[in-house]
Amino acid sequence: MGRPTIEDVAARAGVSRALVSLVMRGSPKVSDQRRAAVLKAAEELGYSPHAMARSLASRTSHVLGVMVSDLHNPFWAEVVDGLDAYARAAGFELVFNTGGRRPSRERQALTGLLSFRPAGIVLLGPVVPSGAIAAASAHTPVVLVSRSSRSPTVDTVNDDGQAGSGMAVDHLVSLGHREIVHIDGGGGSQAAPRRTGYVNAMRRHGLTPRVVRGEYTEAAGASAIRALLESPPTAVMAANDLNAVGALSALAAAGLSVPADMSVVGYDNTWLAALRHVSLTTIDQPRNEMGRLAAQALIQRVRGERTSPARHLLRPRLTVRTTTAAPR
Amino acid sequence: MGRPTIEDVAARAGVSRALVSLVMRGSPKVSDQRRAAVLKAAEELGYSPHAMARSLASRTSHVLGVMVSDLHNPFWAEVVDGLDAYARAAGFELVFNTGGRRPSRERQALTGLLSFRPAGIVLLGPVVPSGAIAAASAHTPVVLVSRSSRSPTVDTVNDDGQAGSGMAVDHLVSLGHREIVHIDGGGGSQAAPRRTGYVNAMRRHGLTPRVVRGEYTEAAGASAIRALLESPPTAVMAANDLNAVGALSALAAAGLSVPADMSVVGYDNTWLAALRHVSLTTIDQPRNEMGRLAAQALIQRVRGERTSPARHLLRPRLTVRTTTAAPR
DNA sequence: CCTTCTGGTTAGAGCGCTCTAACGTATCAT
DNA sequence: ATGATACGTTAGAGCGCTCTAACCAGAAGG
Repeated sequence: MGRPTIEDVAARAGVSRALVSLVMRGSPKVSDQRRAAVLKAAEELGYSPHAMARSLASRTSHVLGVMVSDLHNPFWAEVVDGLDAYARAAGFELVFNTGGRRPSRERQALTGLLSFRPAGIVLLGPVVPSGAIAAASAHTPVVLVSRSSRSPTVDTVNDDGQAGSGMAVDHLVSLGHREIVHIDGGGGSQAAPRRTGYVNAMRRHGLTPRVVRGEYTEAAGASAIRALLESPPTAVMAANDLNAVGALSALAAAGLSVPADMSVVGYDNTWLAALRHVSLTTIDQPRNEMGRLAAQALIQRVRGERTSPARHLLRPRLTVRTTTAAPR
Repeated sequence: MGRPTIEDVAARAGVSRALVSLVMRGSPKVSDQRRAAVLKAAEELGYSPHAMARSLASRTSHVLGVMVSDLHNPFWAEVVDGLDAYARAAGFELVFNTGGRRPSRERQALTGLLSFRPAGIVLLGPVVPSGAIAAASAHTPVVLVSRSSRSPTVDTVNDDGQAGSGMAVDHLVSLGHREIVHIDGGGGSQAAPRRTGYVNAMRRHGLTPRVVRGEYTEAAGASAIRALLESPPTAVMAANDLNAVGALSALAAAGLSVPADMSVVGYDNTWLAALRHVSLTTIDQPRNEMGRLAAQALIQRVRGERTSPARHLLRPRLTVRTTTAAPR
């Protein structure tokens, strides 16, 4: 153990510490001869620079911290793809963390990330209190995905959840449904706008909204359906795809067929919804694009190219598959 | 911006830097009065210790680096749960990274993690060349999950892939199948033992093995099925659940019904397989347990409690659902 | 011949923290 | 009084690196 340091490399190559530092950072002001010697010594010793010491000394960081609220939800994996591609191209590295959708754990995860003094932080669907986010943003640029903020120091990337829910309701109504229940995302990120959008759309159509408390998980979708079985509606609009898939399972278990007995709409359009055996009608969020925009917003802040808050609101799209049809 | 340092806190509390350090580390040898003053000052300034400076000075780290080969595969999320719980309880923090199942990117991810000088590293299903792993293990304890190693400095946690494949084949044969194709995991981690197990089991039953080259993705499963449609077998054993789900989709698209026209077996038993609309017969790996064992092995090494390599080989279990039945 | 550059190189300070060893100051036995 | 014993506290060095400013050829200009 005991990794080689810059000093070891310098000694072996017969040059100064500073010269090794220049070579490692790819400076042009080093003679080819010395550069070769340094690289050779580094190779032989298996040396790679100590990122912490480096950022400590340089007072800068090329690390972006990312907190993923739920590793189990494929939605985030797809957002991360966009994030990763953009950040990598801009010369930043990503470091992840997870809070498991629990405020206390997310708070820990957040301080964990901050303790690395990253150049900036991305929070993917956080449920942590906004006070903690504001505190973090006082010291480091912060971008929120799937969560809104009023703070001028925080950037946000969201889809228009109200509009998305509206699309789902409009679709169901156009098929002839009048009893449409919303299984909501509880305290989850973006659950509120989706709920509001649902309620507004129902009222607009002169229908009575009916919301069942849920969560962004499969289990919550299933138990919501079980609770509804006494007086089943003709359609449900789930909080997200994961939730909808849980609902589908519970419906199948109860012997109800979809869409004949009940129509189901999801939200997110993850690969899960696209599976032929699920084939879920859902609201598409441009996941890759969201990741990309988040990385972009953060890096702009980091570089000081922008100080006003970015508020990306993306337009969702209805994706019709086979879980929706006219009611019997 | 510009976060407060220990010096700022010390000045504000009217004590020395060292005392603040002691308070932050929860040392008992600090008077209650000073402790209160320091905590108050820290609170007011929004101070939290600089993890990098800390580990630089203390020459220790409480960070474990984790490289996840594929964020899209729910299997890893479930392994991470076990990992996270154990590591957290032992006072370690996890930092993630991903290599997207591509050797070059994984290599970058690995050096990225190493540059933080973590106490140890966990590689979840890596496809990076073993030379790179050996090099890393010269400086830092390394644990491999779903990949084997002969290096005495590397610990491993695996399920018995050969046995698992054997169970799948035995199950299909017992149902009366004789033409069983294996869609393999290509160069993916643990693809080789699963393939070997399949081939051996087929031979044992006096049957002819037939392997289609694949990958641990949905897309690969689908395209393998399309390639098989000319002369379809009565059953396929997929590389993993993701792969099997792709196969199911392609079969449905081709108008073949499962299990009537073809039986399908997956591998992993992720929540995906358990979905009622998928209901995949599969080989269960104890995912949580694997994460737990990986964390345990790593932490034992870190603490110097063990220097001999740990080689956990877990017993998989057949989980029968509805995608397998007797052939027509 | 001396000055002025210029490109390559290096010494030394310092980033935010921990750790060692030493330093009071109060407490207790002698 | 005198030392011994503890407890709480702190100065100072140093972790691995970067950065500034200075340095030292050798080439070019007067």
